[in-house]
Amino acid sequence: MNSDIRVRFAPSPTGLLHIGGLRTALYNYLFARHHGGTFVLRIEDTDRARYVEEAEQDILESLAWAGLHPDEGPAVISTDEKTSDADATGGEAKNVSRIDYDADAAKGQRPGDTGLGYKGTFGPYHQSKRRERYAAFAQQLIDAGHAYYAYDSVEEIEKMREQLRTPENQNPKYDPQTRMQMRNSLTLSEQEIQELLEEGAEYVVRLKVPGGETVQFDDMVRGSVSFDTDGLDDQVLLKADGMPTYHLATVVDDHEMKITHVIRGEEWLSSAPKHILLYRYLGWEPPAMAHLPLIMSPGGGKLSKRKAEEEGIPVNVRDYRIGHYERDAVVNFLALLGWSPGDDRELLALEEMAEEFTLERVGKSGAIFDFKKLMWFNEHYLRERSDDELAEELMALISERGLPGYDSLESLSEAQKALAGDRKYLSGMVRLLKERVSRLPEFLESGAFFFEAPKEYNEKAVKKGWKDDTPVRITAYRDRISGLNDGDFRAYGLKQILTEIIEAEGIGFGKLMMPLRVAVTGTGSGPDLFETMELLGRDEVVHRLDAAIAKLG
RNA sequence: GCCGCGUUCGUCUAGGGGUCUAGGACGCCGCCCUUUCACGGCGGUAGCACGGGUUCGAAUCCCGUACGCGGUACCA
Repeated sequence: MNSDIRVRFAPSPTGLLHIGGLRTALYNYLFARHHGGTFVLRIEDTDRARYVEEAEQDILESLAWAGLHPDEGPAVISTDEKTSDADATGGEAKNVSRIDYDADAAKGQRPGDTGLGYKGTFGPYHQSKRRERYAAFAQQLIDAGHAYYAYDSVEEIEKMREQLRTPENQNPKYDPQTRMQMRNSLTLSEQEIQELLEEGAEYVVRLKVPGGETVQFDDMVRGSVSFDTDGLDDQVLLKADGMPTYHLATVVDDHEMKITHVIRGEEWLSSAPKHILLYRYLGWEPPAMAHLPLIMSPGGGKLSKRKAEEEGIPVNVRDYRIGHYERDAVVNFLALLGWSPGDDRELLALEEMAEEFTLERVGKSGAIFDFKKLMWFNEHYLRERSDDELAEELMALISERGLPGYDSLESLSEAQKALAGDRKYLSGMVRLLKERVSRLPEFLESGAFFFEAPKEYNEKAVKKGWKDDTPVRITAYRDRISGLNDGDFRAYGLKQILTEIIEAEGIGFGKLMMPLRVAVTGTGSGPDLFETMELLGRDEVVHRLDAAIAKLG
């Protein structure tokens, strides 16, 4: 299946990729895949002041992590093993033949480019590299009388706003009503303009919005939407620094890149009519538009960095990467935040989602980010993975960060290093802990006792289970198991021995079980104790029992 | 303030005039399983914002109100 459908994800490199941005990217990706179209990545770096050096790299890495590989756009710089096999859509092969290196990018002129290539033939995919185009179209608009030069300083504009501000009009606009009082090419004489130019005065180019018109368009999510042009302002098209604003740049690029469907967040709905006007004045056919509902914070309002942090919700995709969240879980969860396949299915692979995805099934109202549900997805996908695979990832995690309480691999003891490098041991640990952790790093926290004898014992568990006669019984158990051969130190046998002791003593199972658990793991809860002891091994278990008796008396 | 968009269980949603005494999932509660904690299984709790219409019949269509959200920059 193939089609001319082209969509784009066009983030601004003003910060780390936001989780909401990832959802927008995801919906674009799914739409493209569903229709056999093309998914374009474009970097909207027209704001010099807010440019963040590391942002673009983060965007590329985050998309790669999520498995949303653009068909066109700046090339991904580094992909680790996990992300390189992440593309299950088969889009990769198609792209290779299309790689078309952008000359400018190869020179590495801008920070953030680092000499990267681009793939795709509609580049460059950085707006900062397309300045001449915007200027040319701005000029075209001026020539046609749909735009004009404005020389007002920000102070002058602010002054106008203050003077005109009333309770009914709290935010006066630069618009058909006010523009004739301002300093622009509509109000100044030829000579005055000439003088300003000679002085080298700064200017912007503004869109001349018509008065008394209604701009109507059909949004693929919302249906018919209409705005009165009287509510629009004379949007700045070209800024004083020569850079275009979002509005001009996005319209020009979407047209030049042959974007057929603009799928973006609802925060853009209000500016859509300006874009429609621009398409009209430029003589272009506007693309279909779809404005997605916003992702909301549990406390209300758009999920912002601040709000999210207050709620304990990671907001940057990088946080999810670093936190070793399951990417399938994050993607699945995000997909369902505003979209549903129409039936009761909740667990969907990327390919399934692509198959089912349509904009008709996207909801209209904002969706609150439910972190608990995300964790449910995370647990699900975590448990779907094999013990060996998870063990492998844990091994990498440990060599990268050490263990909880230790800040690096170097700070670990030789014994710990040996365990951390033992695939079989790690895999066994994963098997025992898999059902009780939510995220990969938690294996190391919940399973701390697999790397180290307990330094302290959980107070509540001790109080509850460690009685005066406990040491005697633990000792009895210890003596029985210490005599076992390595090959006999197995869960089944260990349980047998315990059963024999409690029967001989005429006590309940838990009477010995609880203190034993405390002695071995330091806690009152956890995975099957006998399996745990088997994995730890005879010497270690005996050692721990001795230590517990010594410490707890 | 103005403009725009929205409103089904606490949350994500199914539902597009009768099949809805509104279905699923997360959460929460209970029971079962069980050496603990979990996993799992079973069951339960809980919702069509409100008011008018239209219609034989409305969660579904229309209008209004309320509430929420977005926009209102030489930011995207």
